[in-house]
Amino acid sequence: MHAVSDSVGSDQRLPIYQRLKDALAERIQDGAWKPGEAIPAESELASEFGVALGTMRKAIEGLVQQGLLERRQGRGTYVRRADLGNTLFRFFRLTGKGGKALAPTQRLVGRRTGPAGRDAAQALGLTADDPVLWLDRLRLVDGQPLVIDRIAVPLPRFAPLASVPAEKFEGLLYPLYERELGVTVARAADRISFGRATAAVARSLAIAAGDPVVVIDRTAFGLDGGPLEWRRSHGPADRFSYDVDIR
Amino acid sequence: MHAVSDSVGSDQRLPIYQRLKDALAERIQDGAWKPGEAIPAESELASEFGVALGTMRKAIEGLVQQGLLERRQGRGTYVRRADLGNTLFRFFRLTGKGGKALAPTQRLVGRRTGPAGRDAAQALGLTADDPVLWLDRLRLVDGQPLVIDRIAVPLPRFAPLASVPAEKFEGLLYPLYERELGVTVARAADRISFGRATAAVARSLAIAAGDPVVVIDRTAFGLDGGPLEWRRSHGPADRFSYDVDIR
DNA sequence: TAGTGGTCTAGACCACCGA
DNA sequence: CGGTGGTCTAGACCACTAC
Repeated sequence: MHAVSDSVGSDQRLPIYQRLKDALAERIQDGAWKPGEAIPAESELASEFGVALGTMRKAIEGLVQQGLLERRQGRGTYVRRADLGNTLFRFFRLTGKGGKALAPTQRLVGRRTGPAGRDAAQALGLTADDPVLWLDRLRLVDGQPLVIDRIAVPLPRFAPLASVPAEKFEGLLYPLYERELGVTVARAADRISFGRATAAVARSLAIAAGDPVVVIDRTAFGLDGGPLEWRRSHGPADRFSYDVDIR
Repeated sequence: MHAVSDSVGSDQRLPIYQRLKDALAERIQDGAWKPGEAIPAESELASEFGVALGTMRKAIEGLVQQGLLERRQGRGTYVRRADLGNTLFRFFRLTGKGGKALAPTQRLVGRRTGPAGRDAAQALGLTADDPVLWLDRLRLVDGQPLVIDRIAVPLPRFAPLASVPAEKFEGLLYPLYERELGVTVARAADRISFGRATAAVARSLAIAAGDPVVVIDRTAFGLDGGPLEWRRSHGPADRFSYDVDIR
């Protein structure tokens, strides 16, 4: 049993449940509790930290709210497996003719190392000269190109990806990061704007240069809140659609 | 004192705090508690409903989470004044040259009654022939047209707006609904897509017909969850920018 | 100083789940 | 059946706000 007051890094003036949240979150970030796994029972944690059950519940409740944990009635509390879903379904109209099933696929069409450049550097907290691994990925629906991604990941850390066989990129990318590097994406920030297709983008998407395209800039963050990946995605503007619910 | 079990419309099998939430929400919808006003103290409500303080707190907590209430430490709990903000700032880049202050204004440029038509009817739960009040509103920034809104509100209910002087539309619309009709907008759902400017839209926005535009369809809902207003907004695509945070 | 919401405790019983 | 989270109670003290 180690009382909460033992926690070193925490400000003693903070409420106990806040310090508990920090302590629990730390165990997830450290990998002591892995995504998909169950954490100890509330009662066990409460006595371990020397607090009342209700206080521990409030701490866990907060982490559930933040999306780090997931409760399952009668079974336990689990570390949430980040599932940021598929950008395709999030941002594009994917209604097949007559409600046919759609088959989204993705293919690695380019991979090289180089300097980060201004945008990626700013998002990743690097300087423009720092080396990153650039991935070009094409996403298709029903065999038609729909989105072209240009992805930057910082190089010391993501170096193993440079030698991963291209076929392994045919699934989703974030699970790949987790399998190959043990890196977990917890959050992402997207910025949607609008532009015209450059020659290169037009070639990838099989449209004409200058055609309207939607531009989605995304920065993905890890469990510790630090940036992991930056990407700029282009897709045909006329197939774009996004729903927002306000308050 | 009236016990929770007295509540008629609620399913007795539901947890007490859920039924409390319903009961409190009803008071807001009925106008017994008005936006901006403080509700009775937690302790008072707890004894009124014959439940423990913690249970009442959990109910209130839920309504705060849903955005219906707002707690202010040491002062009280207040009915939240819906502030859906300004679409201009939500969806458009509004950076003045050299960080100059921007002056968004809005002007009513059209008002007539007519049939709802397919889109508005579907959003408002009407049939296409039902009469609605159509409002055309132009929003400008620094004197430049930025967004043109075409707004539909159901006619029996919003009839008084037909005779409100045009100058009164120079402020925000939702507060106007509240002042003139006692109607509160609690929530809105937006759908963003891209298209090309029609001749009419192009004329309003001082751009060329066929130029790329962003199309924002919005349905606004009242405190009871029913649809109140439907609008379709157009703005120049190249000035559009929207940020999304995922998980 | 009085009243509000914010935190915390220590218990109780219930509903759900898997073995 | 035993263990888990879900609900509920009845207190206590603290921190903030207004007067």
